[in-house]
Amino acid sequence: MRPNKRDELIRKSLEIFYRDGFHATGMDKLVKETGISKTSMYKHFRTKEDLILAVLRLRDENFRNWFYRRVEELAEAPPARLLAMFDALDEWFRSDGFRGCMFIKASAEYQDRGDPIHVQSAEHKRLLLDYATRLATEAGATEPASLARQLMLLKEGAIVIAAMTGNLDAAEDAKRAAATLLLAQLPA
Amino acid sequence: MRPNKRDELIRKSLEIFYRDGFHATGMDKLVKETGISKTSMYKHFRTKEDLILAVLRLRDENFRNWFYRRVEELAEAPPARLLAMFDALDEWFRSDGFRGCMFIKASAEYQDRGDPIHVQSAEHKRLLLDYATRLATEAGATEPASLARQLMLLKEGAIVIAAMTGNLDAAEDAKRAAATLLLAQLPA
DNA sequence: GACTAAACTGACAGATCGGTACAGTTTTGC
DNA sequence: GCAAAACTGTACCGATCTGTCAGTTTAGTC
Repeated sequence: MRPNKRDELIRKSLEIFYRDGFHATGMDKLVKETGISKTSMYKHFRTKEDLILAVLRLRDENFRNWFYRRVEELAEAPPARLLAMFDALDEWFRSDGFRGCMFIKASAEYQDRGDPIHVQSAEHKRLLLDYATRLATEAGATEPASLARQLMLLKEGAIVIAAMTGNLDAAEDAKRAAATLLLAQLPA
Repeated sequence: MRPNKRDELIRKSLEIFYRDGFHATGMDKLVKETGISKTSMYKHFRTKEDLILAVLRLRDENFRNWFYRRVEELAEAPPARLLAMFDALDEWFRSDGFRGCMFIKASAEYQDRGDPIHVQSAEHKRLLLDYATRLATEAGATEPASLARQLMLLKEGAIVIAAMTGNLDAAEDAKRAAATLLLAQLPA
């Protein structure tokens, strides 16, 4: 089983699911738009759900890799990196094809907290919270976990507002709020 | 055309759409669960979309009425009311059947910003931002619009995190962050 | 009790849903 | 050059999708 076609299917499906949603994307549409036959799809994935889970795994990997790298390029010291998260967010909002957070959308369509798709989406958020907590610890926050959770609230809020209202300056607002929080919760 | 049945249809449909999602709820399920015939439904609403729009109108009315009332019960002075928003949020998260924000979910399923469902969902967020801006102005904030936007980011973030991860303490985190912002951005 | 209008039932379109079966073609490794 | 693996297109399954239609029951009013 050569991984080429399989990876290509996941990559292309990601774009389509991200653009059109999960329930709104049928397997026949995937056949048409990816050019991959339905037989092949069902040889690689037993169900549509399995395909979606693979898509979410790729998305998680791509997004976190990009985000971590970008944050570390934009700033050196941990406190500055906490702020740089919102600069990276800003770049994402203004990039072509921005359509909000795929995991928020996935968990909105598969609401049951026992649903594998929901579980995996929540896991993505947990990993990003862990990252922020690590940064907050390195930055010397008195309560790093609490600070990280607060910053993540700003991040999620900015994503939702940017996607819903089209206000791409949401990251800027979030950054200003984050700066205020850092000023109050980091030792001078 | 007695409005009873129509209102009953909207009310019951709201619960089902909120619980199961929009695409995942077919008209046949609505027939089964509401006990109202399909013919009657299509006499009141030309399409499923029209029904969804009516549901969202009711949800907007109910939610904003409840939220405003609760905030005003919980605190008297405008600065305290800005904080009380997060106490109301906390009550909502812990209430039975909490399933996140219906408008975030609606805009996640109907992503095109031209889609009437998306437009109406965004309008709900705009109205709540207006309310927060009014409170921030009354509280004497130097930049009421900016402060209100920041507080709304915390609110949306808390809703998303509570719904996705089941962490119901999200409102508490948001309140702590909000308190920090108020301390910095309101005149002593 | 007759008349009217609303709300009902149930069957039925036509399309699409996720998923399968089958027969034939291309690609791959050796 | 040959066999195995991976692919393709097409036709199909039963279920479900939104929406329609003819015919019947229900309810209120004179």
